[in-house]
Amino acid sequence: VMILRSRFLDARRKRRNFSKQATEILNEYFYSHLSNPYPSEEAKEELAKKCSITVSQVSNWFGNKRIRYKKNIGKFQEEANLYAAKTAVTAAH
Amino acid sequence: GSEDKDRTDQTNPAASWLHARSSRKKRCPYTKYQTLELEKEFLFNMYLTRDRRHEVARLLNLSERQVKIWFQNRRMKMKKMNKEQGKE
DNA sequence: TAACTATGATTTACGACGCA
DNA sequence: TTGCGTCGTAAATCATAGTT
Repeated sequence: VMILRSRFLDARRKRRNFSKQATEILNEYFYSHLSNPYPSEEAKEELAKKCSITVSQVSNWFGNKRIRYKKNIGKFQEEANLYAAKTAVTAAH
Repeated sequence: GSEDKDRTDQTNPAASWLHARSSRKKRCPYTKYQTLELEKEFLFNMYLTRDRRHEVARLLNLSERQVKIWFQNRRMKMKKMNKEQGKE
């Protein structure tokens, strides 16, 4: 029983990278809320829908993003500028 | 004293989102044996009695606090799994 | 194709807050 | 007041996908 259980559990560790589009949407949210990148439950649900992923996956993504960003801000500088510019253009129209 | 920290935030737009997690016990992965025994116990009952918790902690060389928290986390995991299963 | 890196998921450990 | 419950998260680690 335990073996079957653990086998079932391990199977979920198979993963696929998110689509380019989904990553784009998540990053847009992250960088436009950089002062407080903690989406509410409602915001998570909306992001999940837009990205065609689950709410849990959205939570995982933000958890990973926050810690990895904080760990090495320099590495994400270029990406940050890119999305900052993008949202600036969007906001202007 | 705190000016050095503030300077970092200056360079990078407000990345001061809390949790400076100081003085927290570093995460220590449990052994295969510990995890397996905890899973067996969980299968028997999802909630521990005081005595059982003490016994399990002794047997696995974990603190009672660690065992308590393991069960709390395990219940959350189960809840999450049930939610996902129910949707498919 | 064997390293190496990026990335999504899971595992420990708490803080915040609820309830008995 | 103590003490264990859930919820959301940090941080480390795991395991595989993607890259060089």
